[in-house]
Amino acid sequence: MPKPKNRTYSRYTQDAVQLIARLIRSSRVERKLTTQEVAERAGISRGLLQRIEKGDFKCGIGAVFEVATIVGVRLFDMEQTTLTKQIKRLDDKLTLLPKSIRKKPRPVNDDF
Amino acid sequence: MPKPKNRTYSRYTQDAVQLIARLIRSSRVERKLTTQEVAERAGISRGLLQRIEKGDFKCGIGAVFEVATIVGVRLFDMEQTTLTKQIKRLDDKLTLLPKSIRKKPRPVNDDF
DNA sequence: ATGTTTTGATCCATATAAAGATCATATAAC
DNA sequence: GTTATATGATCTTTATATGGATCAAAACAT
Repeated sequence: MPKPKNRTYSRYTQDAVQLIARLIRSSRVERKLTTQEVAERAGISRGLLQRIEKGDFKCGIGAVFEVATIVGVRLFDMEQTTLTKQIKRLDDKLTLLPKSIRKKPRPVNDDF
Repeated sequence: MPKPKNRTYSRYTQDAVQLIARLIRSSRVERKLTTQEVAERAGISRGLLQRIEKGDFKCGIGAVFEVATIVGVRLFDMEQTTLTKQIKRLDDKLTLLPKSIRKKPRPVNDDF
């Protein structure tokens, strides 16, 4: 990782991550679950849960979503079935779309 | 990190992550953006973008959301203002809720 | 007020996420 | 068909995310 990569995030990304963090925490507290308890159920450390509830950008998306699921926060409020269908639908759509993008714009031949 | 932590994810988490991945890829292709292009704009490597579009659970949530934003995928379809308000609302809610959870159930005194 | 538990903040050790380079293949444009 | 470029896969290196332990302060219950 040669370059320390000083990342920046758009305002929208920042807010979205923050919102998830708050949703998780308030949901956890409402359901009276301790950090310890949720961390165990999610299979992560208490420390990581703290970072997630603080809105740390570097936490793995899988861990964040798993915690969200455990405390009852749904990013997509659909039935499991619908969720699966959506995935399938996008897969089909993708088979139609081009497999790669071409950037070289054909030099417009407009002399005729 | 003593234990290699063989993580498991709930079905919902798996599907949610997969859905985001597909949404990102199809949106990118529809908008005719190359992986190179999007990676650069997001400030990440092409390799990471590939993992994101494949639905890798370990990718940082910040990176995933940033890419989503760039290709036009909104996890929360709200105005920026509303987004901020929601965060504020949850903050207020949290100040009311208890600061910590008590698990020790008072030993029910039902002998009377 | 006292006692107990949760939380938040550190610190350390290590597994690993991510960058960067490279190569082969697929695919689009001509 | 040919050519050029985008993609996918792999490898190496390095920064860092995470787990685990510990401690002090906060907050709840009695």
